[in-house]
Amino acid sequence: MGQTPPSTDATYDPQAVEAKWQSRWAEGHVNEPDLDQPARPFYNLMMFPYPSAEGLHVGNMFAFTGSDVYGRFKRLQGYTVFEPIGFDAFGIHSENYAIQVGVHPSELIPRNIANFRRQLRRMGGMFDWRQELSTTDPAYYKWTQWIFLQLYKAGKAYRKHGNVNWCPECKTVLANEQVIDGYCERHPTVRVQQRALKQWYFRITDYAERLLHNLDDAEAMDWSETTAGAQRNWIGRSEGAEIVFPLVGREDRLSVFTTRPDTLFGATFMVLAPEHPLVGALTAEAQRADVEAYIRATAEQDVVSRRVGDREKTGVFTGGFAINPATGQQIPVWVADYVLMEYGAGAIMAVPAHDERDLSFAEKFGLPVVRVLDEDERLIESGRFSGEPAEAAIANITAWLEERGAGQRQVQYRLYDWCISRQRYWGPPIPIIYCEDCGTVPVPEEALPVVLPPLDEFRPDDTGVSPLARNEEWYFVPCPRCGRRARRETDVSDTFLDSGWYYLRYPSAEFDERPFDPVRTRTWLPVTAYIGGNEHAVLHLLYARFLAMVLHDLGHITFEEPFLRFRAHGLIVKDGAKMSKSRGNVVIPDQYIAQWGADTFRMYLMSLGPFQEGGDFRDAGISGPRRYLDKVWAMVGRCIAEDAVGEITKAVMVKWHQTKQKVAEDIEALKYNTAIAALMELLNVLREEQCCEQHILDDMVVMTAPFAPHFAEECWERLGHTSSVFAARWPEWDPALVVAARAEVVIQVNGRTRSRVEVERDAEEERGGGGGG
RNA sequence: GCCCGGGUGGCGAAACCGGUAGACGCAAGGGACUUAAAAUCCCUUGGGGGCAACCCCAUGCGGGUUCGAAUCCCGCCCCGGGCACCA
Repeated sequence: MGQTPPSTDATYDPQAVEAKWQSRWAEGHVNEPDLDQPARPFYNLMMFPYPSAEGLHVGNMFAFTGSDVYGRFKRLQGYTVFEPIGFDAFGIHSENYAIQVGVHPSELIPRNIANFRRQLRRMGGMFDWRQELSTTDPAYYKWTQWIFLQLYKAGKAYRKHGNVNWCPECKTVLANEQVIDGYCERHPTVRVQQRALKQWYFRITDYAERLLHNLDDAEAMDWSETTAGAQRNWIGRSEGAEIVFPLVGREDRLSVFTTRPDTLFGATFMVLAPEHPLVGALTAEAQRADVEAYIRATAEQDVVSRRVGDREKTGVFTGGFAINPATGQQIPVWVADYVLMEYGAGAIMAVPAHDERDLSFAEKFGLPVVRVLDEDERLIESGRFSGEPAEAAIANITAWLEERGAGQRQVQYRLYDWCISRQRYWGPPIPIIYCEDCGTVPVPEEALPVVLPPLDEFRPDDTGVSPLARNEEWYFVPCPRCGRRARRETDVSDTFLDSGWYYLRYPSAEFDERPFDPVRTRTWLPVTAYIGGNEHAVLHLLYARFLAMVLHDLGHITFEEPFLRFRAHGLIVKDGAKMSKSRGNVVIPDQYIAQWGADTFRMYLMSLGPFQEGGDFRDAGISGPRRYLDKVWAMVGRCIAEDAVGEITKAVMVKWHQTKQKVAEDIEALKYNTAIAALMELLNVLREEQCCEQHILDDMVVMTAPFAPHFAEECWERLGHTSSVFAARWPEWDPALVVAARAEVVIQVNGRTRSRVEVERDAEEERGGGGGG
């Protein structure tokens, strides 16, 4: 340990204190738990950052501090806390920025990571740096590719055509965020088109029901309701029926999905998605030119605009007819882009009387509208079902269809399969080889990693070829099966695949020969507490759950839900607006840390508002937490310098014990703002009562430690302790003392406060308990 | 349109299993110390009335339940976030 003696200075110098303890923590390895034999393992996880060139911003700092406070608190409760950190450094953000500044990402990223590392150390996080990881490290992405292969072998990865945004000017694929109102961000006059490319997908839809069901399993998942709700929404389960319509003059039939089979008698036309496989066959010669023109026009839109609702309906008649199985009537079959191939059957029965979209379509094209429900939701004009309540009719009509082989109950999900292909450079190459003779061949596991080849010119260009294909030495490879010349897959995988399993890697980061060690994994996982932003409520958190489920089913891990507890932190806003570069209200923590110290800044961020709600950043407030630390510092100074430490009055005693309970409960509930307020209240009582007794100060320092760790270490040492404050235990409180001995009784008349009386609490009565308002 | 949050002093916010509205902090005003300033310490601080004891008003709006509502119920308005032509 260091040689610096404890400071006895009258004034608190955060820069000196923080530098001293940061080096002591590093030298003493105090944040490195025994990963093999932990007494009470507690895996405290925070979402690893994308190392941007701007550095850690206040939003990151808020999130990390909140998680760190919790981890430190758990440590003080006696848990062996593992708090790892790493970098999510692959992906389009890094690549776009590298293109913008003209520096290769392989040069840029290590620089950014070094800066993040510096900032993360400076903020005083309890990170176990031994286990640091970066998704761009071949030793990491080797296993990202391995996971791809496991899914491939299990039949959970497949290749199909999918639409991407295509800029005809750049002649390259654009990410959704590069499409601005249907135009290319680099060519504001060029409309982005959709183009179908063969891409790799993961079958997350196979897991829709389990992903949904586990959300209600409180044993496996204790999650913020906002997050669980967002996932339910995203998975989007709907119950309904598949109904099969015969086609006039054809042998095959047309399937649709509907949630309202009770309105079948009101189905007056059908609509197919432009991509529906039956469109060509159904189209009459007279209509062929119109239909083909319409399909072409649809394809020319970008992927983003196609999905924007509320546009005026467009469509075209195919010339074909279907037969409504309920009425026996012939109804026309149309094509329209408001029906999406990706959902349900890619075709609908249109019931314009009872569906707004169908109605606006029917009105535009003069199609019949037949009401089949009356005011009190009973069926009319529906043959033998007329008079039935709609709810009963859903089941009855479905059963009736089923008897005739014309339909059946069906559950649909809105969830799509996960497209993991990215036609980009800065990511892990998808470990697949295409051979003329053997077809699609996975790279053998022992040949991993497929290292991302160095490419000076890494930006997408107008050749229409993926960047990786330009490196021919890499691109052409002997087929692993037959040895003949074959080609590598040139797409890289989605960043969400990198971040989908990083939590599994941390405890095993030093093992080269396996992705996650079975013993380490059993010891530390699933993650005990995970804190992160709700912007990842659906993508990251859903993908991570899905991958864990697959790995569980394949026997690689013993749990299927990776995060026992998840809490979403709030957002830091400034001047009433979310911080963003474009608004110019981004706050960089460094300047504040330089001026006030990391401890003051941490405490300030945590006092802004409830952690799960966020808060409003205003410079003016920072002096409050600093004054608290200055006063505690001074009080510690008085305690060690003087014999007369004041009397522990009844008021002090009660407040002391109340505070121990309240701060513990508030931190557990992530109500850091009120925990800090309670500490300040205790300080105020001690000052009023002129008390600076050592036991009370010891407790106060321990309770302050999660928020201001360096400060607490220094005070702890000044108070005469020789070990780290984090070797201490959270102070116990006496429940009898938590109930105030004196109480003010409020006299109310008609619910209004009329008078207040102070009464002594009787100890006997106390024991008897009970007592009404 | 649907699903989550949220609306309380000059400001950030507390209180929310119904029972003292505004804890804690910031800012502001007054005072002490100082040649002065900063820092620090003490006092005041939702609005209105009263010499005072006290009284009245006040938690987005309108109703309701209750001895009593910021809190519960019904109907709205506004702000933030997510999803959205999902059949």
